[in-house]
Amino acid sequence: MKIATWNVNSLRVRLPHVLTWLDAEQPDLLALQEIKLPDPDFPAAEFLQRGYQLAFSGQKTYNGVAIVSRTPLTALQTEIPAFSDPQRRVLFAETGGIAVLNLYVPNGSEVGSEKYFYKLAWLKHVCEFIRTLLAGHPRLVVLGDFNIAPADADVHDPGAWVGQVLCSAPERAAFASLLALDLVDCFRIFPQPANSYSWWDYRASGFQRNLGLRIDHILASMDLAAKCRACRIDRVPRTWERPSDHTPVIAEFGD
DNA sequence: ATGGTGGCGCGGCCA
Repeated sequence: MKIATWNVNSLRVRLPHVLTWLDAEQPDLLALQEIKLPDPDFPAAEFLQRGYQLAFSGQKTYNGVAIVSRTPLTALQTEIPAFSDPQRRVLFAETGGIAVLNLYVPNGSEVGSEKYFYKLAWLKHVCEFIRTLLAGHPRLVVLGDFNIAPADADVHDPGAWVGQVLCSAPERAAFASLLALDLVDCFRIFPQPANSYSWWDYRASGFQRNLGLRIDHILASMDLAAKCRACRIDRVPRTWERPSDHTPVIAEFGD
């Protein structure tokens, strides 16, 4: 089973990229973030034509998440229990014998800002949600744009990023508390090229200079992590014309 | 270089 995550920064703009990439990579499941369109505008036909099924929780202008899957998507949830949030950042589904939680973690803007504290509160509630999900779903994947670089190895210039949003100690502690639920960062199961990143700022030629961060992740429960056969970042879509600032992360699971 | 680019939508917010 081949599973991927991609923050597309507007599905309307990126639809040709997403379809080209699906046709080339043929994943069983793709989790999308920042689709930035309301549910009635979701471009469903192009996915259905390709034999994919859909679930989405959209929002006009900002946020919005979706799951594209070869197998039927059931038991959908779009809310974090006991955490009221109008922002569409969460999509849970069961499919193909596993459970999937697609997350678009708040960016946090700037350490100490209102958005930063919203991010930390959001992560705390999501952590409790995942704890509950794991109790009922031993085969769980949590994936998406976490907006956290877990370690200095995930940062092009750790010195410049010390204490900055996406890298601050409270954010990294929140990420560690997710792993402490017994989730595994699939990317780090395997040896990886140095300077592997999933996001590059549009500004200052960030991609051309590989000034990136690894902030998009695929976390697997212990049962699933034991079946993980590969995990990689696909930089190719970031080289295409008018790209998203993120590129896909892919994990493959065996029997 | 307190800049820079991109999406949304048409001024300013968000990333």
